[in-house]
Amino acid sequence: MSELFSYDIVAEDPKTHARAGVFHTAHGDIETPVFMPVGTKGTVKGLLPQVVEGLGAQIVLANTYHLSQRPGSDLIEELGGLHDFMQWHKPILTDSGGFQVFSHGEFFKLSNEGVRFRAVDYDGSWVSWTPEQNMAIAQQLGSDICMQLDQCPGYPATRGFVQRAVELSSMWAERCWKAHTRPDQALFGIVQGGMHLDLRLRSLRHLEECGDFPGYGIGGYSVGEDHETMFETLAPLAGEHMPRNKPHYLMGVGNPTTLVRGVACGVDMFDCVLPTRTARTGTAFSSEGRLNFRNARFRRDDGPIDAACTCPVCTGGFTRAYVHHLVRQHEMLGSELISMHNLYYLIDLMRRARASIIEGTYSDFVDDWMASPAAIDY
RNA sequence: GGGGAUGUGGCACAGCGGCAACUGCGGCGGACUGUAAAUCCGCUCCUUCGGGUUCCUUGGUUCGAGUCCAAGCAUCCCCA
Repeated sequence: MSELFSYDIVAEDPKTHARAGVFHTAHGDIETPVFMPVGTKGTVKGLLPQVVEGLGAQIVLANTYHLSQRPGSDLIEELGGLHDFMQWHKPILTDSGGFQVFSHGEFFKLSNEGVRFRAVDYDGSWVSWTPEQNMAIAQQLGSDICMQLDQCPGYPATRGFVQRAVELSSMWAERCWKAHTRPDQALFGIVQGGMHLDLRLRSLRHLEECGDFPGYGIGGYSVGEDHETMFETLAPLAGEHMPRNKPHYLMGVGNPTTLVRGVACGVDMFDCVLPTRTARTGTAFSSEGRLNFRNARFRRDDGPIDAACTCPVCTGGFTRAYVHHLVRQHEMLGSELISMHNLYYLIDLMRRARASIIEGTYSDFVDDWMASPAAIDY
């Protein structure tokens, strides 16, 4: 029942592909569907770990690439691993850094061995990675879930380019699978294939052939395509073709409406920088849609960020006028309060989705959501 | 009373003969999706979009003046 890295399906919605489950890791169980806050450099920006936990976060992300640059995986290993280093004792998922490499445009070179790229966000020096080296770093960090090294094509991209990315990612998946030995860490494969269902299925097939991955990432979405384009292939992929007994992790997504719809497609895990990044620039999710707290209309607004929200900020007496003031004055607390609110918003959304799936009423949940003002902006 | 300095768009500060006028702040709005992001991008004199009216004021020099000259007004500093 609670074997490490097993995924137990608790309930399935009768009318959609939504599932509620539990994924077991060395640092505790993860109840799905779940939203995972992003803490790239070993911190969810601006928030203490206990605050993140208090918001209901079950797992956070960190990034292999960034942490290998600074402060270095050797150092983190020496200091007892990433959990101790960042004082987060629940599960951690590390992304490989493949996304970073390929989102840096012209600053990378592929070879049979691996990838060579410039650490443009640090000192600009060239870094070489093989899938084996990438796994070695992830294992030093000691995350509970690590992602294979993959190639994430952008959008638009030619079919040929996407196909080559699938082939390379498949090859790397196999090498990652063979190189990965840490027993208390789960390695997830990543399905690529852009907006082509046949390539997606081919990618999935390759992964299933090369190893028994305990979970699957779905990469290469939310890279510039519109939402409907994504759902055209995501829905059949996650809903019908991906193995039922493994978690389906839609990487880098996203906004509240996409989460609600993604769950209906059979997605179990999400991560996104959107709640924390937009928070730092003054934008809050709300039941009224997105709110930009730099706007003058909040100057005298003595209500909470979202009257329908039960987060510590909205129930803590902090007014829109105060948040507006903090944001305008570039006070750190403004970023922090909205980050808390936004993270809670998505975490709680998934918690409510889960309850609804267990009740067997998720299709109503989706309908209600889509009819609400909260769905408008996305 | 004597000497020196300065007056530019909401504020601060550029500009040294071709200017609707640099830059910063402020103001208004937008973006943000496996974080190169407490960041980035617009707009910010009036306009019937042709143009119009500007750089303390008034004269003057010049094809042309925010920029040069004169006077006035105002402000600041130093010495009495």
